[in-house]
Amino acid sequence: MVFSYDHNKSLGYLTGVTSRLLSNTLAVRFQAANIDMTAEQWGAIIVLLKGDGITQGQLGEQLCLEKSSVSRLLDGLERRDWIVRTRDPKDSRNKLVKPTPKVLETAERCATIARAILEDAQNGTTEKEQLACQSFLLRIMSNLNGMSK
Amino acid sequence: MVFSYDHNKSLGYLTGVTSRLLSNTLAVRFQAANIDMTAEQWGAIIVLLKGDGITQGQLGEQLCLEKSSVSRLLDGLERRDWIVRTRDPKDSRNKLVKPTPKVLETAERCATIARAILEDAQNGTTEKEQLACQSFLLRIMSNLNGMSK
DNA sequence: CATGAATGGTTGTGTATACAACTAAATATG
DNA sequence: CATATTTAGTTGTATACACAACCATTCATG
Repeated sequence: MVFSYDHNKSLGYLTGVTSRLLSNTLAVRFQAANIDMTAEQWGAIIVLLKGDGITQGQLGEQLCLEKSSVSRLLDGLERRDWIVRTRDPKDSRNKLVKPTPKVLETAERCATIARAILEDAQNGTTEKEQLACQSFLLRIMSNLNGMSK
Repeated sequence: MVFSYDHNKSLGYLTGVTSRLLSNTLAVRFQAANIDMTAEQWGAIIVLLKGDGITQGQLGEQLCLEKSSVSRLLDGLERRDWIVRTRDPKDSRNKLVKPTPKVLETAERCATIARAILEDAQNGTTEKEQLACQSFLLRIMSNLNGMSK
């Protein structure tokens, strides 16, 4: 063996799997509730719901996503009529993104589903542990920030 | 506001971003070292390197991946000549996956790069915090396991 | 004010992933 | 033993994401 490494305890593995499990679970529950929205789309909607009419760039900033990823995430949301994009009259390079009325009717149900999943996911953990993990991951994120370019 | 939710502290957001940052950083460093391998491919190689000749199903088990995802991950590794797939003579439904000699020449460098990134990522955190996060995420994973189907 | 640089989005291309439908091979059962 | 069921992988299709190349608009500067 050229190296020893327990992939099961690696941070990349743990965060990747946890993230996927959360996304998949949310997607399944949304589907079951007849809500045609993915977990990632819901993540964007959360940001859009506070701050009415932000640019795609600002959204990407909030979500830590490249502009091309934002563009395509919004394509999906637009196609499903969850958001509208309008040219910013003050700077027509910008597009202002707003949730549609349809979102306002659905967001409460989405939030309830998401909260329930988090509840289940964190079952048996203490708030202290949750906060510790939070700040640990934030530290990692800040340490890695910019290192991939 | 129909609900209150701080997406920046949400577990889904934190794990997703951390996971992506780690993958992207590793990919960039591999490229810089002229190693034509992605972070996810490296994750598979780690598993393959211990346990010579496992099936795709076993690999998927280890990586928490669907069989279709394993299939395509291996397509990429095969195309780059990092692995070979052979029919299992004992049960020809199985394919046995093995790293190529090329991997043996490269794995040590990959591991060094990966360790360096983890080092940087965890800068300023204690081992206690690292272990706490580990077991927290493992708990989440076990709680969510199976919930998406 | 005209041209060059910076900014905001989109599109091309490639990888990662899931689910469903399919194929081939092994196993179980009447 | 023949057929039905289960199991292992592959392929179709869709979303998520990154990077690079591109287009349009705005801004800066001579």
